[in-house]
Amino acid sequence: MDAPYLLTGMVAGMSTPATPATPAQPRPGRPRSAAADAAILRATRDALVELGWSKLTMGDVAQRAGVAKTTLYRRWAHKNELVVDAVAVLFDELELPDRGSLLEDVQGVVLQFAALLERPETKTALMAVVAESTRDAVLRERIRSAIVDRQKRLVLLGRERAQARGELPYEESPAQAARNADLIFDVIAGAVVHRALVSAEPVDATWARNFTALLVGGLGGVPPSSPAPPAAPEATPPAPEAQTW
Amino acid sequence: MDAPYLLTGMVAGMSTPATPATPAQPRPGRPRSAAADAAILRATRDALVELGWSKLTMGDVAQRAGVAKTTLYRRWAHKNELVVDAVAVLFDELELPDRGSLLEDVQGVVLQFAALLERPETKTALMAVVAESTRDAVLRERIRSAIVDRQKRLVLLGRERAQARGELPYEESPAQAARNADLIFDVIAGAVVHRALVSAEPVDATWARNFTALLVGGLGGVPPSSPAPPAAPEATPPAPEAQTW
DNA sequence: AGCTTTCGCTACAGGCCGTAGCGTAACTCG
DNA sequence: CGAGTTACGCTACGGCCTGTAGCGAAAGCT
Repeated sequence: MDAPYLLTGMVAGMSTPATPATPAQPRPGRPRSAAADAAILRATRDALVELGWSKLTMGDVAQRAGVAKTTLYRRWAHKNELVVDAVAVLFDELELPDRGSLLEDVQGVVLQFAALLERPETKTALMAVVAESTRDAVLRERIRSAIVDRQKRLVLLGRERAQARGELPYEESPAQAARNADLIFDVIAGAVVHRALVSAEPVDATWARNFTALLVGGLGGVPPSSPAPPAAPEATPPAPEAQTW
Repeated sequence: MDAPYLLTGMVAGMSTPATPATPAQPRPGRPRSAAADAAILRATRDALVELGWSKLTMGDVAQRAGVAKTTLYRRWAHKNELVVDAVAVLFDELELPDRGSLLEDVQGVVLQFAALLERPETKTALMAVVAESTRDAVLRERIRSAIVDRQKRLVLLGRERAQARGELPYEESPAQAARNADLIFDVIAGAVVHRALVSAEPVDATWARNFTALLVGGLGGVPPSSPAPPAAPEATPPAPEAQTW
């Protein structure tokens, strides 16, 4: 008699306890403590920083949050779901300021995403929950809605801007547009994740510039830019040669 | 008095027990059973298929391999190192047949890598060990030498071929070449991994075609190819329009 | 033979998971 | 205000997994 509500509570507004999706239809009984939610999620992030994914335990999180272990289990059935929600809010920080050109917008989003991946919480948690999700459809959907979609909106926004600027052609059909956006998203996010976590090398401004040049210009048009002067926070040169776009 | 040898045995030829790096310098005492090595690695893969990463236990693997648990711990100190070695051999299957053009070579490697990622062993194990490696430098190096380098050689080979064909320019310096290869590797592998595991959508021939077109032609030159007739195993059209390369 | 190392087996301490049961606290409705 | 309902903290527990220790036996070497 507990499961259905448990599910509702988790899927709906758990990721942002302050603003639940349903404006709290008054149910009988003592309401759940929103303060406990916040404390638990914060404690989870702290534990991730200190211990990493594999050594994080539910009992430890409960203790950090000043909450009974049973309270924790009333909200999250498993460690991986808890971690997804704890990390998801960090992805709200992602923004896409209009820097004037497609090239610079892509660079901006790459560096922002890289900065997010540099944080120890996300670094240790993201791949771990993705690995779990390969065997757990519910978790997979949770990741999609809580994390992936928050990133993807940046791609959609960037494409719209570029199309408005005339840098990219408009797609013929909405399905076509969705397919393209998905592809670009996988390429950008995948490259950054792979560089940062698998190759385990820094995603710095130089790499972001090279990657962006490759993405926009393609394999043939990539100008092997010189190592780039480290001191030069000016806007990057607006693309060396003439491109098709 | 056990650790140094343990380390040597693990780092050196553990991934390919049949052909150890050092041709078995005869040490006193009973030699380690190569059959046990093979049985353990095979049992690990089987357990990954059936249980996945998180539910795989050392005791279970030992039982499947018909080996005492202590024997297992004599070779591998931790579960993640065992899994890296067990999965690494699968990456030896990767090849790069010369299909005549850069475009088709890239498509080939994408589909091959995707097929590897579709296997339940790799799907559940790869991201898990990468996640662990963010907090374990030894494991990170093990992944690099056992898995990443085996993939990267395909990129190096593909670039050489394309340069010989005149499809790609030669780099000015070896450092430049290495940087470019690393970048391309992260883009290809990252995109495939992200599509398959994070977006959790199929990496089929259509996606491979679209991705390759994007990689080679760049964002501006991507021709939004029609959904592609499912029945048509012929060679893909040799690039729709003229490109800079 | 003697030496050395591995192997299989059993046993064990320690830790974590996830649940049950209890009394208490908080909130709603009549 | 009292009854009903739900959340909370606490304790305790069974079960599983980890990683190690100690033994006798096996398998190589000189």
